[in-house]
Amino acid sequence: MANKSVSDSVVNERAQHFLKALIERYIRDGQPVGSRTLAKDTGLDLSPATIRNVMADLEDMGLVSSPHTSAGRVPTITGYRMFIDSLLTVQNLNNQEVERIRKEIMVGGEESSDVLKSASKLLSGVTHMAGVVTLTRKDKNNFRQIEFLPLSDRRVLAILVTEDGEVHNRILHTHRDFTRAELDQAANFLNKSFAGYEMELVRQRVLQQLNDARDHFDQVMTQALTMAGEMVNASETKEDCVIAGQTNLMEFAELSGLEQLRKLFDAFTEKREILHLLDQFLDAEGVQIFIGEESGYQLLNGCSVVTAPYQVNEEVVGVLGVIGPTRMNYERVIPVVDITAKILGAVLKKH
Amino acid sequence: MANKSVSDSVVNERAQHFLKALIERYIRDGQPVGSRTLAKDTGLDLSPATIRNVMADLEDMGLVSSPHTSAGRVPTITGYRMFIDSLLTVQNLNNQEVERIRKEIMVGGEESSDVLKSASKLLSGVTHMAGVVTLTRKDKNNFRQIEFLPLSDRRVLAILVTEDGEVHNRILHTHRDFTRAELDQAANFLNKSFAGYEMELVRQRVLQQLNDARDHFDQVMTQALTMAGEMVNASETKEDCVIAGQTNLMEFAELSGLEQLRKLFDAFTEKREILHLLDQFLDAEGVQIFIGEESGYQLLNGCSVVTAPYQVNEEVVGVLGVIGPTRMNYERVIPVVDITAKILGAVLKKH
DNA sequence: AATTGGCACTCATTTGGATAGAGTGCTAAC
DNA sequence: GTTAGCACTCTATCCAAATGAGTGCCAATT
Repeated sequence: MANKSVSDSVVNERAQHFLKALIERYIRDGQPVGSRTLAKDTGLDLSPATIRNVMADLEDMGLVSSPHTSAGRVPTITGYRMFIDSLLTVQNLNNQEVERIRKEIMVGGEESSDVLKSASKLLSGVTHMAGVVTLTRKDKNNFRQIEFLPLSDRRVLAILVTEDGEVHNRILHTHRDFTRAELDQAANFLNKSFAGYEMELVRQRVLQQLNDARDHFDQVMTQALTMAGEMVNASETKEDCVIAGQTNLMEFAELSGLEQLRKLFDAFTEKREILHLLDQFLDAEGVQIFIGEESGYQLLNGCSVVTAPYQVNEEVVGVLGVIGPTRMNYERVIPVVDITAKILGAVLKKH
Repeated sequence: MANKSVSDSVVNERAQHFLKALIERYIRDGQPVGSRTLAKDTGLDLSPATIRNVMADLEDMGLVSSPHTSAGRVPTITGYRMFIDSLLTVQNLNNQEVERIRKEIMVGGEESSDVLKSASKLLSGVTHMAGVVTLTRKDKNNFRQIEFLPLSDRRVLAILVTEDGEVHNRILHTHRDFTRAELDQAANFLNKSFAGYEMELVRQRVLQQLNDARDHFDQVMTQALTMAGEMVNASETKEDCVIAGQTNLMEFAELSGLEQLRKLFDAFTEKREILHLLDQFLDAEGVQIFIGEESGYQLLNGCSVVTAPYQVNEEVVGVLGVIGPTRMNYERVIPVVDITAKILGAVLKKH
């Protein structure tokens, strides 16, 4: 028994080597790989027959499977998982490549939204897959200023500016017309009271003041508070997500046919599903990889997602990554995602 | 000779009938239609042989062609053109459908950008193709108000509001820091001077004042004018275009294979090409149809574009339409595009 | 005990030919 | 002018055989 366990682990070590070779090969060619090819591929000088034995073991362990009797083997999900978790050899990018990424990310100005777009395009360009960058509305966002502009017909345009320079605007419907002066007064009041405060705090205060002391203020102030409340709430909901290069996925029509691809595309335009998915990786540290089937979203079957959160001033503000076929070149994609996250963080910090 | 010409035109009348039947059939099934099917399809009681003769004539005229000897006939581009120009019988939508469109377009609020999005989604939904709506920045847009907010580090956030409630914001880099008071002063000046003026006029005036009397104003004013100039220019460039339902095109994989489709998708995300194309139809009146191959853009091969400009207060402000395979159901698509344009115009006017 | 060569077997893919079917063009008859 | 009939041309389909990649297992080898 002890003996068997020892021999097992020995076998496993070599078996893992084969598993690695097999997956690397499969990633390159996309076709089931047989014992003969594998024999040539790996450095060890073994005959196909030996390999077949090992492969049978691997199949028993559920790491590979064969589509049919006389095809080679194909990695299973668990096979991929093991490959990714323990036997991946990531090649680090050389300085030249890092520099190129840095440059690419800077083109198109340093507006934060532009940078995100560049990053997304970059990811899709370099990896030939779909690049995604999300920016979580950081809750530590501070209130800077609010302005109201009267429109016709009892509508007021409210403009809310936060400390990071984001501008939100929204048309509010009021129950009576306000003059410019009234609105200015209201805005002044709000600006004096709340400038510099954290957004969440502002909301709480506004609600509190509304409830506590509805009578202490005149009608204009009440209205102003109501509007401010609406604004603050609304500005919370918006979430940003930039995606580039979906069409790259077309090359991999393997993704179980057109219908599957179509659904994925629809998800891309809807974005929300993707966002929800990526949110899970916000807390994680470093590059995370996950394989479509593991997610429950069966629309990602055949896909993998490689993500990394990026941070500005020690704080995670978003996550970025690529979505592509499970059969993707992880050894290359991983460092790219990793570096891009770091560079993106650095660029945003400078700003 | 005269005889022949008369007989020609007689033949042509009937031939056109056949052409129409053929194209309608081809649009339904997507397959070359032969003489037998056509014989049954058309009301006239003629034998396939007769039809074959007519078809031969049509082929001579370049209106149809056969993919190979023993396939039926398929309409050519010129065939489509004739069909569209002269022998189309558009079915008008019944009131119920019109009402549904009106409702659909109103969901999601009456913000103009929301309405455009709804319209685009609607078009794609009803026609099962890609819906496009563009909004040309109307030059008659009037200046309402400008505000400047100081950011850190010699940057100023400028907010420009136009009479129609559009808000543009932009970060400007200045050569020194300005205080809040200075900026307010500048904004006040600009607002007093230009409120209500047409945008183009504002730009001219700004430039003029800058040149004419650089010395009459203090430095703040000069700076303000410069910034205003930048803003006005910038706000011109932005153009809006909403597209929905590209994935519907996937059903028509006929579009000469995947590569073609992929290019089309890329064009959709780039949007600019599409915009440029649609701009051509701004001046036209009513529903315009044009067939991919006619455009010069060979990326639209196999596609047709059905567009209609829509107008608010007698003035054309944008164009909308659908893009789909040349083999589309024009008799249904045309009235949908037509009505949608009218409704969209009406909805925007109300607002 | 691990490795290997050999062999039978399986199964997907390819190949080639035969066939059916759809459709045309032409000609002669109506 | 219209039609029926016929020969002809393609394409698509089907089937059977050949191909070939690959496995699994067993017996021989190291």
